[in-house]
Amino acid sequence: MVSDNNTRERIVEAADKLFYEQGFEYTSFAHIAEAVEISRGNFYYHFKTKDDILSAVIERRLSRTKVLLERWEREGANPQDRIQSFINILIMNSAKIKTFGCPVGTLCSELAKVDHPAQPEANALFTLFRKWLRRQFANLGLQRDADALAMHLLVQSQGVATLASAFHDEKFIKREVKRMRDWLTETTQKAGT
Amino acid sequence: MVSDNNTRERIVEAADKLFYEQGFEYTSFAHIAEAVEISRGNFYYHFKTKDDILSAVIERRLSRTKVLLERWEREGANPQDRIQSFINILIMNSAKIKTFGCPVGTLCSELAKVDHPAQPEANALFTLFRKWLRRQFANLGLQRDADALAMHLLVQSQGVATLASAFHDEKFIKREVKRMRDWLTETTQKAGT
DNA sequence: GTCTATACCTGGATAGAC
DNA sequence: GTCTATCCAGGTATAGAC
Repeated sequence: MVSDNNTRERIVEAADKLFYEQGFEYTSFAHIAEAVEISRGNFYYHFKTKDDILSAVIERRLSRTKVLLERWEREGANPQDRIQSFINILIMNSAKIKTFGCPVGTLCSELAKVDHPAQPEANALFTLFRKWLRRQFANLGLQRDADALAMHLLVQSQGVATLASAFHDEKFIKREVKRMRDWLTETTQKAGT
Repeated sequence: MVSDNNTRERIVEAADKLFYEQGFEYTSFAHIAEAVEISRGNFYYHFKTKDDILSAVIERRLSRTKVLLERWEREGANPQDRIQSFINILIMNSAKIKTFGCPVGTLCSELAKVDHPAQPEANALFTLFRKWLRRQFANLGLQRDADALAMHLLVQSQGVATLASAFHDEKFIKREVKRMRDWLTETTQKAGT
């Protein structure tokens, strides 16, 4: 059949979803094979090891994140607006977050525990958001604290995701997001002087 | 031999450590057996299944946490002081946190993903802190927001732990803890009026 | 490129000697 | 109580037919 590496993409897509929803360790080839509806053997034509799939999954997430950040950059009227877009993902994805947590945070946590070689690749996901947020805060006139502010927002979103998934509580996300928005408005006003 | 269920305790202790440092899924009986220096077979005299060990580990953590909270209650001069004790664990345990994350948060995350039956038991750890913090805020005269403030502190600590372990950055913990302390002072002052 | 068959290992768990 | 021996399911990975 004319494969045009479509299967490869389908494998990565399914693995992405399963690694998020079940964790990397827990997810087996059998799980992925079933989702893609291919045999376990076929797998190894596309990937040599499970770690190779992980790398491909992270690659995929990185490139998709870049696209997302570029969209926010284009569509936001100003830095404050753009930072709002970031905060909003907690609401947009609240259903999945309350069940599985944050895809970035939970992956990095899992990899940190087993000291997995793919840690730097996964952390690059955080760095993507960090740098993007930092630039937004800098454009707001807050150059000096830009990085600390960016990290602070990441802290909030990670904490919210962790607790929301522990308690399986979506309303809690809403409440904490409101607090984050207030914090942003406050921070922006200080910058306006 | 006069076993006086010492071995059982040693198993739970070793499992506690390994579940924290490697994750529950990843940790095998072989790992624990090696740490305790007993044979794999002996295990099943003390525990029927791996999930039973998990339950015992959570029990252990719950009772130790209670002791800790009681100590903070006794030793703190006032509610603000006691809440400070909570914030301080991030500093006290920063070395472990930067490597393995928060023992409570990472366990709950892992169990949430696989929808493990022990989730409620593990979440009770969060609830222990939540209720204790809530009482402190209430005693500060902030009855109305006490729960939200307690959750907000949990959010901070979870976020800090997640990012610290992703970036393996201890200094970052120090910076965010300072921010938390400032927040607490600010919040306390508002209550003082 | 995809399949089936299979090798090999490690996981959790059991039986029974001591 | 602790051990050794062993079972069986499931994991990753390979070989080779189609």
